[in-house]
Amino acid sequence: MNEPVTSQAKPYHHGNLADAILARAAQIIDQQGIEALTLRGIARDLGVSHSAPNRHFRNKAALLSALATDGWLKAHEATLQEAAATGSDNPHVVLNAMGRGYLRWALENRALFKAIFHPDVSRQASNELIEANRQFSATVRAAIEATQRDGRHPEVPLSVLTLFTNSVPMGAAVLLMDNVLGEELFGAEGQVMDLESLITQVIDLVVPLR
Amino acid sequence: MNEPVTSQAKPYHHGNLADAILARAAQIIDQQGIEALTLRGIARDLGVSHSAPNRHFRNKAALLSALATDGWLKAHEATLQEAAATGSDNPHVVLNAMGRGYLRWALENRALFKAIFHPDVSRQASNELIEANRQFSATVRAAIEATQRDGRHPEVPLSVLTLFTNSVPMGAAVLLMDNVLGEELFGAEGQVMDLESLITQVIDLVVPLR
DNA sequence: GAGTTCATGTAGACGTTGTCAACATGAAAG
DNA sequence: CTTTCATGTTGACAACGTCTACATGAACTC
Repeated sequence: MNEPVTSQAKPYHHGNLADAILARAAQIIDQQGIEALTLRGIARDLGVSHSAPNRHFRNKAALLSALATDGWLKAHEATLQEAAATGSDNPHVVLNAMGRGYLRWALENRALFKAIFHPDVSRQASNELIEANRQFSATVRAAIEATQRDGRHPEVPLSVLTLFTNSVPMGAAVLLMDNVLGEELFGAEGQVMDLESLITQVIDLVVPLR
Repeated sequence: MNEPVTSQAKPYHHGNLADAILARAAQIIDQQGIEALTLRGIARDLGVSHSAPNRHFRNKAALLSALATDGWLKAHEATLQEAAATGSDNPHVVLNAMGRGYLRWALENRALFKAIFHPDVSRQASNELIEANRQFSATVRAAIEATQRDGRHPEVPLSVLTLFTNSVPMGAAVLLMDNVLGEELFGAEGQVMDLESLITQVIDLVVPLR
């Protein structure tokens, strides 16, 4: 319209709108909370029309689902990487590292973590999401199984041990993220505890190294 | 209007609309998920005008906040009651029972539990909500402290032990509720495990009785 | 008992959102 | 060069949360 032709008019096509939407969505969740996430808001922020996002995501739940799928993949990566970094094949050392990797990842990637456990997501999960979740769970389960063969709670059914082992990093992430425990947690001893130290110690309680 | 005068016309005032709204809200969360909760929908279901709920709750977040507050109170009750039922003053027995009471309560009161951890709630918490949460946390913390004095992980900072102990029932509730672990959990041994037994065993791992 | 008060409910409006259908654009394929 | 088709736009619609002005009637006052 009244744009100077000489200046670079923004192109009709965005280039990589889908990824830009995902990135902006994660940013909004981090900064303003997941409840502040709107498709139209994202579109505004990216300078596209209000219904452009619909070309890339069937609906809002599909966007969250894509974030969650990405989240499971990244969590899987972070978990495996931390395990590999130990250079050990001791099942207890490996699983311990995985727990740390997962918990640290969750605290450093709040948006994706929140997407994973958002009610809209679990209700109608896409096949990709289910598959990503399944792969993560399978990896963790195998590692848990190995610790049990290595002498960890041999008397307990594997399903119970799995639930227990998953609950700690997952629950700790939620409790820390939402600050549910409040002052009950930090400053209890009169001083703020180092986060990395907190992670290490809480994981050591689930998967002791000896 | 065209209502027969003889039949009992519904009264202008509802009687106890606030409680009815809370009850219907919990029902909707249980049956259709928290994302299906709308103020107008509740009003329709209760046969009142679309903005009647606003007389009782400043906004939608306030309704969720009221549910969450109720949730903390009920969770506190359930926890204390299970502890009292043991008739024991052994700190380990007491805390173990509290964990069971909390986890069972969460699984039996999904709506309130989900309200507690809903993002809209934690973001702008009312004073009552914070107080209810604080009281629950204080009770649990005291019980945890007692177990530590009784010899449970004496080398670990209390804040770490608190995080660990809270994480398990809380995380287990989320994982079981959303079925995140999928078939990884149930049917692993080729048979579905009794839920009550699962609860007992997973809590025994956090707070062993000896 | 008549009049007043005020919590409670209603009616209507407004801006925002998610989603759909019809149309526009331009990069890539032929 | 023409056609195709993924990608983006425009306009519309219903539903939602929330606000304001108004209606009702239970409870209190005199």
